[in-house]
Formats: sequence, C-alpha cells, structure tokens
Amino acid sequence: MTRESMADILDKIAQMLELKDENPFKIKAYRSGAEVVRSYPDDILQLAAEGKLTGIKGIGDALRDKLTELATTGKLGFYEELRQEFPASLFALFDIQGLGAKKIKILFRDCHISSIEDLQKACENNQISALAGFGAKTQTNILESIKRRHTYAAQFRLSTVTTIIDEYLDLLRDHPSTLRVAACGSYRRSKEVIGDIDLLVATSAPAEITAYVATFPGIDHILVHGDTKISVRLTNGPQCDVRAVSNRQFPFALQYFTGSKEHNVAIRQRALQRGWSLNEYGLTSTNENAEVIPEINEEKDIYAALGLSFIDPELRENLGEIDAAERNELPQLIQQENLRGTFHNHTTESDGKHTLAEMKAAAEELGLSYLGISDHSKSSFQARGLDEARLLGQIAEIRRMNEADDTFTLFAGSEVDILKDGSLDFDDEILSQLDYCVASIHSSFTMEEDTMTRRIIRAMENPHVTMLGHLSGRLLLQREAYSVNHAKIIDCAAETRTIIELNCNPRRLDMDWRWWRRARDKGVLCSINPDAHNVSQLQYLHFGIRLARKGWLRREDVINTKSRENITAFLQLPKDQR
DNA sequence: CTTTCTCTAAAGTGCACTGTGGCCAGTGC
Repeated sequence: MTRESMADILDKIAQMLELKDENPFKIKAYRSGAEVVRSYPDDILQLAAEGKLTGIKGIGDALRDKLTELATTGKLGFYEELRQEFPASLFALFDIQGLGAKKIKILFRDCHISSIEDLQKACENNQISALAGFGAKTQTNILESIKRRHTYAAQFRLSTVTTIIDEYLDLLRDHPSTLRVAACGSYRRSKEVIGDIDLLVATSAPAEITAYVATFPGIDHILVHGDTKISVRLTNGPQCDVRAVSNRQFPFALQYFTGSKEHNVAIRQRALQRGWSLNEYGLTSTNENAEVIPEINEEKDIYAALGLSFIDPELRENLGEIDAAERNELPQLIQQENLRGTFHNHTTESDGKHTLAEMKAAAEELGLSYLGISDHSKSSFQARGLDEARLLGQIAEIRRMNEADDTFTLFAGSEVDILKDGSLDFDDEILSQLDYCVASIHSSFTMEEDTMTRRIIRAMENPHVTMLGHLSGRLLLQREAYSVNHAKIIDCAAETRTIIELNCNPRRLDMDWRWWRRARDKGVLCSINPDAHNVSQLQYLHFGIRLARKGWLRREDVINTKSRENITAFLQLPKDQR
C-alpha cells in the first residue's frame, strides 16, 4: 500500500458511488479525502497504520476507519463489495469525453455496455442515437473520442507547456481589445505536473477573443467554442482553455481560476462569514447587514478585503496558507534574482554535453557568480563515471581555472553513487579533497522502504556528504519514486546537517514540494540544482525557484542564495557547524 | 460523508457550453 494507491482507491469509490447515484456530497467527501491523502504533509500511511488519523480536516469518522483498515490489512471490505457490482472494464468509459456517470449508468443498465469495445460496436450499429438523452451528434462524438482516446496524455511536465503558454499570452496581448492577460490554474500554482492550460483575458470584446484564439497556431482541434470561453486541444497534447472576462471581473476570475479548488472553497467560506458571496465575477452581499464591500482592482484587493495578506499562487493548496495569511505570518518566498550560483552539474567528463569551460561561461552569462561541478562517480559506468585518477585531474583543472579568474568560482564536487549498502563510491581520503559532494542513488532501486531509508541515512552520516541528490529518484509521468521514508530522511538531514537537493530538472523536481515546509521547519537547508547535462539546462533553475516557492522556502533556506564569499566559507566549515 | 458562530440538524460553488427535446439535463471545470 502506498499513499498514491490509497488515494486512488478513494477516487475509485467516488466513481462507483456516482454510478449508483449516491448523495453527491458523499461522493465529494471521498474525492476530497483522496486529495487530503495525496497532499498531507506527513507520513499519512504510518499515521493510518497506527490508528492516529484524528483531527485531519476532510477525514471524518467514516474515512478514518476505512483508511485505517487499508493501512493495516492492505484491503478494504467496503471497496471490495462495491467492486463486485461493476465490471472492471466499465471504468474506461469515464475517459470518453462527454460521458459522465449519468450516461454511463444508462449505457450499462439499459444496453449492457460494459467496455469501450461494447460501446464502439453499439455506436457503429447505430444503437446509441436512439437512447433517451442521446442523439445522433452524441453518437458521433463518442466514436470520435474512442478513436482519439490514446492520443493524448492527461498530464504534462511544466517544461512541456511553458513555451506555448508564453506564445499564447503574447498573441492575446496583441489583440486590440485586450486589457490584461494571465495564465492561471495549476501552471500558476507551479504544480510539478500540469493538467490543462488555463488562460484568462480581460477584454472589451470577449466573443472576438474566442474567435481569435480559434485561429492560433498549434491547435489540433477545437473542443468547445462559446462567446466567453474556448477550449482547444493542442498538437503537442495539452488542452488549453481560454476565458474572456471584463476588466472589472478580471481579478475575481484570476483568483478563481488559479485555484486550487480546496483553497477557493476555504476562501469563499471566509467571504460568506462576512455576508459576501465570492465567485469568478465578483463579490456580492448576501444580506442587508453585510459589511460594505471595498473596491477591488487587483487580486490582492480580494485577499485584503477578507482580512488576509496576499497569498502567493504557489501556496494556494489549502495547506495552512490561509491561517498564516490571517496572522500575517506568510513566508517571504525566495525569488529568481536571489540566486547566486548552483551545484550539481555535469560536463563532458561524464555524461554531459559541454565542457567545464563552456558550462562556466554559460553560468556567467546567466548572471551567476559560482558553479559547482559534480560529474558521476566510477560505479555509474553507463554515464562514464570518473574514477579516482580522473576526478583528481578534474579537481586540479578547476583549481587552475579559479586561479586565473577572481570574479567567478568553480567548486569541485562529485555526484558520488550511494552503493547498495549505503557506502560511497569514493573513500574519505578522496572525498576530503572535494569542495562539496552530492550523494545520489543510481542503482538497486527496488528495495524495501526500510532498507532503502537506512541505505540513504548511512550515506548522509558521512561527514563529507554535503548534500543528498534527487531524494526519491522519481521521473515524473515516467518512473515511480523508489520506496523511501521522507520523514526519517528529513530528520536525519536535520541531525547530520546534510543539505537536501531540490533537483529542478523538470523530469524530477525532487525532493517533492510537499515535504519542504517540514524540512525547513526542522532547519534543513535546500540547494536548488538543475542537474544540468548541457548549457541550456542551467535554465532549469527557474523551475527550481517555482518549486522552492511552492515548498514555502525563503531566501535564507536555500544555500545558493549565499554570496560567493559566504558560500566559500560555508563549505569550508565542518558539516556539524554549518 | 464532513463540518459547524443553528452542533442528535442543515448545508455543502456555481456557471458556460452542448445536445436533446420541447423552455432542460449532463458534463466539465
């Protein structure tokens, strides 16, 4: 049982309750329970196993008991019974656009359709258009959607959508009726993966804008097109929704479409307490005794009206940001311009595409004043990892380059493999000659959680290990994280003064943002590292800043905000004095 | 099913768009 599989079961239950036409709020409770499980900032699996799921918002008596049963026995009777009622193949129908629980129920009950294949046959035999609530157009749309269903993924990495978002925002700004534009949704909140792209336009001519968007490049087909909203499927996969509102409505729509849903629900409740109703178009009084509504021109005015300091979009996950805003205790989040340098980068010496000199020049070009090099160690032979002799040669080369330049510092490091037993790929004699060392796992991914956690802890206990590389080993949308106990690793990092890396390669974004606040509160420092294998990947730092902000990190929590002088002194200190 | 300044009772976001069927319901966000 993992956190994710536990959440998936709750979502699956919600889907089945929907098919049974259950109380919509019960269904919602399971969905929101799944969300709580996914984002709870502690080891919720262990809490459940120990029967300690009390006082968690969104988890009441019923969900608490079910999660406890799941965590202790690995099974859930309620879920197993529910599953008997529907064939497993039925759930694929939810992926068909335009089909929801109501229609799927009709198909299953009245036509005994229980799979995509059944549905396709029925459409081809013209049986669907005759059903009540269906028609010829619906039948055609279902067939189209069945044929297209494997073409598009449901989620995308941040790096997949950044370029097209910038391009579309520019095009929207070009329209003469445009007053303001913004990207909203999970992109603005800097989630590690994005569902769809939400763009917002303040305009005096909404219908003109939606018609204009229909002509944009990179559109595969149009999903819906109305006077104030258009949804298109882009050729590189994501769906893009553009909404056109008036300039007066813009701040409300921006707040609303940025989400998260959970954050917005809490914000709306706050408005209701003041006698106001908040939606995407404005703030209105619900009764005559309500407080007077102040003038709203910007998003921050909405938060101010509700007695809150401005909540940065990255924090809007309903994970305590509203309480903190009320007490005026939100962190001053790190910004891109605070970065002075970075660690964990590769060169042609191992599996990088550019030389030491080229990487240095690129870092200077970006305005950085220091760069850490950490090529792979000898066990990563697939990546041409360096042995002791080559590493010593690289250290000497870095020292020579530093002597010839007093405006920029290269730090000699290594991304040293953590071997199966937790020992390191180089001995202490070699490690002590480095300026710093990143310890990472590149082999034996499938270990029991306890064994893996002990393996990493043993590496962190080494006084030469400056920081831990990509903690979970996940590759977003591609490879699962290995089993590792984040909470224990964070505790160990705090004790041993080991820095944890925020690997900001958009395929990794590891350690996950959900753990950073906890780490920060225990005094663990972060290093934002691009894991660059060529010069252009140094730009990944900008994803790192976004995810660090999402993890509530401030300038002082991140070592690469230190000046060149300070970081040099810092790295020379013994680990336990850092 | 969960939460709550009505606490063994009630409330819980609300709208655009589409297609169908007759002035609405389902879907999706």
